[in-house]
Amino acid sequence: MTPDGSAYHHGDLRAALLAEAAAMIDEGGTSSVTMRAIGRRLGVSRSAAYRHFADKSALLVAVAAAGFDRLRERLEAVGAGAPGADIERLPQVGEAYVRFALENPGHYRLMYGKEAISREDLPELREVANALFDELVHIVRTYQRSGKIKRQDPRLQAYVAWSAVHGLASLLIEGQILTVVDVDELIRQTNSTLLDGMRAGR
Amino acid sequence: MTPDGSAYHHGDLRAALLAEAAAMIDEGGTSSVTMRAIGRRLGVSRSAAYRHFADKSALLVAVAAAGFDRLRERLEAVGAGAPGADIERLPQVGEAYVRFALENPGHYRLMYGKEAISREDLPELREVANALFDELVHIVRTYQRSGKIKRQDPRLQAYVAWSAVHGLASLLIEGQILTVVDVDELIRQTNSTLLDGMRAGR
DNA sequence: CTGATTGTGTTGACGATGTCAACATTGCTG
DNA sequence: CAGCAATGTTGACATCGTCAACACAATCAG
Repeated sequence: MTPDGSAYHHGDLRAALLAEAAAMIDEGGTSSVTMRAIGRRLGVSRSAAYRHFADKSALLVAVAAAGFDRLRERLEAVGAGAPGADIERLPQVGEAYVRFALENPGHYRLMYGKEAISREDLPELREVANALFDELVHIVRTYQRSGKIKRQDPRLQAYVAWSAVHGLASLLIEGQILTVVDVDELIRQTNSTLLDGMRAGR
Repeated sequence: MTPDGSAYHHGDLRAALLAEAAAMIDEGGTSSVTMRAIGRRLGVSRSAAYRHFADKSALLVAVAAAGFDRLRERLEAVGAGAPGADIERLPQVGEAYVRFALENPGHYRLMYGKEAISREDLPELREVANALFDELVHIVRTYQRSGKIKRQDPRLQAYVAWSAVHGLASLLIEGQILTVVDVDELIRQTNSTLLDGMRAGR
């Protein structure tokens, strides 16, 4: 890439590849993502992508990693806040998590599906995934200090919370939740049940 | 298949295909599941499977459907019980759910991953998946009547509970949970937090 | 400015895959 | 025993991921 951001032949093919791959998953499912099809849609040849990514797995890992980064930033913005963070913000963190998944199903599926990702590429993903988890732990710790939720192993509690929001996001994305009409209410209900369960005393 | 259960040439190839496909997912991931590889491992030719399944997607759908059935039966056995079911059994239902996923990661991944499943085959899956969900709703209703958990829309509550256990199962299967050592404690913690959140009053 | 070098994209080719059509074989049924 | 349907095999084709060889473009050394 040139210093000013433009590219040699194409206009920043690397970024275009990342965007196109995510878009194609959203549209036609994972199986529709093909090196050749991506090239076709971007007007480049079938193997142009190999100048930017070692192989298909590397491309998908990059998409997934970008997803982890974006999600983490989003949760940071919603959840970190001031030291004496208001307990009311915890459900908002949960909501932000689920909404990210609903808005970026392609990214999200890759992040946790790992279908077409080779074993060798997993360590690279683990790093950004761990950064996201650390952010969750940080948020949990903050709310523990405010005294509004039980003081247990923060990592354990973070996993519990993560399970709840990830499960809901996953079920929604995969089309498993059909009989209930109001998704907003379901998100609210999940997060308030989770928060009740995490509350101190009772 | 002959009336007595044996098959013409092979010994019940259909069942063998189902078992082999699930086993291969457990071993080498989804991408290792190949029509030709299944045939190789079973000692039949590459397209023998097409006498029993329309295509690869149909085979995988059958594997997933069998998974939904087995999981539903297991939850029924644990959770249905007597009319005045003990509230203590709810966490056991949750644990049974997660354990099924851990013991049958291949099945579970297919059930909710839907990676290689074509759009046309989804309605068939939806039926068995709905049967599983109905069982969850039934269990929730039973415990609502016992007065130990809030009386809300049972479907909404069932979705919340489903999200929690599915999320935990999914994170565990996909290798996202690494820093915590004791999986048993995590399962217990998740289910007790969930139950606390579902409890009436507080 | 010119030539070399490196970055970027294309084409040809190979093995592997899903799948269909044509063929072969097996077991049942009249 | 003859015929038929169920089951399995082989040949073939388009598509896929990927690599090597080639072509062009942008930058840099002189």
